[in-house]
Amino acid sequence: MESKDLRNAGLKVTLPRVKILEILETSKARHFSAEDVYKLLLESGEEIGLATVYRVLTQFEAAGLVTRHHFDTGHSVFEMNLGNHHDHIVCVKCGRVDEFFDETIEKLQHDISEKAGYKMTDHCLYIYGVCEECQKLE
Amino acid sequence: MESKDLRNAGLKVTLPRVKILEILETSKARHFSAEDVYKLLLESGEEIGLATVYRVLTQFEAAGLVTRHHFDTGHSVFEMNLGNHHDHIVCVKCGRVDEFFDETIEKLQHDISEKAGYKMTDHCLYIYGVCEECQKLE
DNA sequence: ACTTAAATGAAAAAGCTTCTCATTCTTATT
DNA sequence: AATAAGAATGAGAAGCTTTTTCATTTAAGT
Repeated sequence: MESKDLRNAGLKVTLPRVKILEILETSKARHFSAEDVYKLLLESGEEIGLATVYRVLTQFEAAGLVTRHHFDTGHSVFEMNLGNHHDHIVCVKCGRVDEFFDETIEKLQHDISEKAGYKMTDHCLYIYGVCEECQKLE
Repeated sequence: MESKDLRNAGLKVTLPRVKILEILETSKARHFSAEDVYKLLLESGEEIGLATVYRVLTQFEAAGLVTRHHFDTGHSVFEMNLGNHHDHIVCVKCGRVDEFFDETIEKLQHDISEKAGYKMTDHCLYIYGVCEECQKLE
């Protein structure tokens, strides 16, 4: 029922938007560059322009459907909002992204906030490194 | 004694590198885009090409003299490394920034990287919240 | 000073992303 | 269903930041 999501977001139900939402929801990957989405669309037989992909992803971000990440890879990466919090570990060589969740770190952040007099609302943690594959290539 | 720093980094002591290091060390600001550095150089009467600024900043990063941040502004921001690693806690109301360092979080990040097969090179942690002052105003 | 390898500047090129504008499509209304 | 009005799209141009190229200049050791 993607069209519902689109309507709720105040967006007209157009083929590009439906298809892009479909890609984001059904692909195994979780993180997509605009280029990734564009290529997946081509693979599935949809001739949707790259400019439209950028436009739609930006609209989805504004509508809260996706989150845009600024990893150290030089380009934006988009991720569907599924509600389950997690942090990211990013390969600085190939751009691969893995997710992790650490209870202790989460708790420590609250402790730190409290000690600093802050009421914590959010956080953002990226670990950067070289992934297994890229280490082999060195 | 900037020339010492450059030599230690394995870099020839050239006028552009000395001047750029000077800018980074003596300006009040803490974060600089390449363009910022370029303009400050012009203001101080140095005609140094933008390409050189980029090259030098990249070399400084490789040498560990500066850190490159990727904010959501669309361009890189550079910051002098003052040796003391710390993370940031940012007030979402007034923009106040405090620094903190937590040994346990640092260690956990290494553990997580290892478990994920990554060789960790860096990390980036921001906590967002409402600071003491701003809580009073609510 | 001299030599050699490295650094620089200017301009071109390279990525990623946004903008322009003519055409097409969605949606609300007959 | 047909229509009208406005929004969305596609293709290419343009915009920005950053990197590369290459001829020229400069630093550092002999």
